[in-house]
Amino acid sequence: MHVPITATPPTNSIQRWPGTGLRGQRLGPSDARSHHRSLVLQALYRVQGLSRADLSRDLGLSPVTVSGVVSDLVDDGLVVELGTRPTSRPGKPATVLDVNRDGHNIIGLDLSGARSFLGVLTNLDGSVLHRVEQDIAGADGNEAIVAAEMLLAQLIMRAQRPVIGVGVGSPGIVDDDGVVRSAPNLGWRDVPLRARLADVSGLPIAVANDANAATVGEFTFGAGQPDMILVRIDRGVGSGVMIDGRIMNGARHSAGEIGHVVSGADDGELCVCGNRGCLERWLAIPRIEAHLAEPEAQRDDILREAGDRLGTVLAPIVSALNLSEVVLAGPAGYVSGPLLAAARSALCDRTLTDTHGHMQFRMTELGHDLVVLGAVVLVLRGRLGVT
Amino acid sequence: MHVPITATPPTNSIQRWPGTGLRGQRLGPSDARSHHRSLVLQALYRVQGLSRADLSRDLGLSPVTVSGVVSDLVDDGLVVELGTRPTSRPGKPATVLDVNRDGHNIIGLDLSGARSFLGVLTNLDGSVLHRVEQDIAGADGNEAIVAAEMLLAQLIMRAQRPVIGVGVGSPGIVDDDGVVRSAPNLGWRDVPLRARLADVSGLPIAVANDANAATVGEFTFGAGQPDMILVRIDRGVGSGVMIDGRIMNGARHSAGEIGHVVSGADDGELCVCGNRGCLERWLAIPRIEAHLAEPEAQRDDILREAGDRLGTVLAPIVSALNLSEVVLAGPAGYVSGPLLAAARSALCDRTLTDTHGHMQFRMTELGHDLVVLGAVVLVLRGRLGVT
DNA sequence: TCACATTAGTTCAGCTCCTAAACAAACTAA
DNA sequence: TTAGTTTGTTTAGGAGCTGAACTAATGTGA
Repeated sequence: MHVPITATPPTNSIQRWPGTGLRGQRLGPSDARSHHRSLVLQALYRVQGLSRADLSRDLGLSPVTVSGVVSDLVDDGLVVELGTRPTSRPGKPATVLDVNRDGHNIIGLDLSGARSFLGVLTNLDGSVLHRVEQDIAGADGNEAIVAAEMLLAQLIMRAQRPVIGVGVGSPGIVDDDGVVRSAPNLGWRDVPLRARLADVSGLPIAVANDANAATVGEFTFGAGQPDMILVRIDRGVGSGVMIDGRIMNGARHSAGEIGHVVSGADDGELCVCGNRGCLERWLAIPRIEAHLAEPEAQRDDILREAGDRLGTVLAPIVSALNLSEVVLAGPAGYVSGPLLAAARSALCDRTLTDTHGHMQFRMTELGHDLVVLGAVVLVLRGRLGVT
Repeated sequence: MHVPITATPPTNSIQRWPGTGLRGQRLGPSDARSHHRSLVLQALYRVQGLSRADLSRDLGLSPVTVSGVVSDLVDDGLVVELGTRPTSRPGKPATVLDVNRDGHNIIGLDLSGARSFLGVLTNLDGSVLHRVEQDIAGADGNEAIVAAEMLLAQLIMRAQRPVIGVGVGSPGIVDDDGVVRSAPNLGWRDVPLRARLADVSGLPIAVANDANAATVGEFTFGAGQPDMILVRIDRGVGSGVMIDGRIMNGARHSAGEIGHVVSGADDGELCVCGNRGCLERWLAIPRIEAHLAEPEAQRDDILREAGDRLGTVLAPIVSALNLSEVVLAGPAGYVSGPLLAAARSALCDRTLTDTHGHMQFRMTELGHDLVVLGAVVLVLRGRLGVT
């Protein structure tokens, strides 16, 4: 099941510096090779109809290097030749290459659902071949872990091709070792999710926070730009911050946690966190629904108020990082109308034109599959270096 | 004057992808070498009294690689042997190495002063050997460029050792090519500062925004942590955002520009940018002084109000990026007392304990030399890979 | 005192991967 | 048919890494 794929980004052993926090990262000849593998795969993945000569020109690699790398990739079953390209110009016709999109499978899991876990089996393209939704009503703690393991087992059985890895979007705070440090909704503390899933499957596992997974998903399969923030509005409010194509994790793995930032000066409702006026008190879907259920509730006013609070919180972030895009994800019925418009408006009112002039502010188009597709992208990134 | 130093971080030719924004970055054997040079220099720079064997163990490089790299560095005059280390254990005593701190000079320029440019000549340690302050009262446009060129010329003449590079902290927006896109205070638009200074000096030039230079300065010569924001409070308000030791530049080179984020809900004073309630209207030193000059002004209230506004703007940024440190730089008389306390307090009130619990919030200890020392660090980073 | 263990650092053979240049293959156009 | 163009491979040479053997310098203990 587990094929040897060495095209990981150049990450060798990482040593800690005694006392200081310095890291040393060795770089050998084989790191160059795997880096070049990633470049080639990335290029073939994003642009159709490239030949070895195209790759050589566009990547700046020598023809012989490209030939060698492509040869390795073909041997590994990751790249296929599609035949010669018809041409009107003189010269030998080029052999068109492509990622062998159906030659391997990827599994993605979304553990962020309130009532169920979602899992998909895809090809390298992210095309969904099979989908499983597993009810987890009320399950938490170890039950929830077992549910995830069973979901994974079901998907592995459906795989017709070698599975190159499993990506997981989990709620809560996830560290670099794939340990879920804290996920209150599932009753998880320090759950070694990567290790557990690796043990039962023998496959490479990549775990990330659900909002971060959604962000890489939007970047790769949506229209996402490399400097963006994606805000998930759901039971809670979370976000993923991407800068120059890289997800920010933060000093303590809590980057993106903006749900409990206090928005505005008026005190507002008391939040479970103990503060008053947290963003979630206006923006989380259960809160919006509660407000809308009040007698004489003005739907648009409530949604606008929520959007305004969001825009107010986003303004400093977008300014400080000079982001080029804000993407919202959540139930379109609530999020995409007055809420989004008010958020955009508040953000623009509170920042320089220079900051928001070239900025996009939009909904995701990936819908419910955003996180699970993001989980698939985690595998593409980690195993193939493709983003 | 210009010595060949090849220990730049692995950055070869960078190709653009046609259409898409993908980059390809070739990696050759010599990139590995220069990467290892940087690792070794970095280690020797930060930790005193290391031997080749220590480097090999701590960096995970083989002894022969370390010996080769060190040999190159000694040949280049960047590293010296200090003699054998007295030891009580058996075995051949180790030869202690050190960066040849007095063997080369670095020049740093700070062009952010309201009335003068500041320049320093330092050794590799950042110890200031010579300092020049040049009055620029009223100069702008080309005059200001010429003033910077003359300042540089004076410092070059004072150098007793080869100058490995010149770092510049400039106000305004600086792009990756060292072009100052826009610096209103100096009347600059699209000034190719790196090219101009390189032409007159023949030296490698590194240009960065002043707040960004200050941030790397704080990181290397202050107690700065790798995930921090540094806020400069001066004529205006600017900041530098560092994540995992890297400065964020933003999609359009404007990261850190938080001076014109609107803080709070009450409209506040009209700002030059056209909005009401910009952070600068409370926090910039001229505004603070104007408020303090009002009859019956309550000094502490005014400073607290300013700090409160700052904390309000910082809260979303610190949460979204999970930063571990906020550093303020500016006139201590105004910034270090109630203002800082109020900012810290507002930030903590508006974020989760999880976010601010492990966070530092403090003044810089580098005083007026912060930017100019940061400019020196730009050279250490760019030329030696030392951070 | 002298063999022995220990630690530091170098030399040497072999490997991977890169580059540059020559070469082979396949096509168009005159 | 021949020249020119473009694609892709082969070959020779070089840089840099690794592992093993080796030299060097010191303390330990019989």
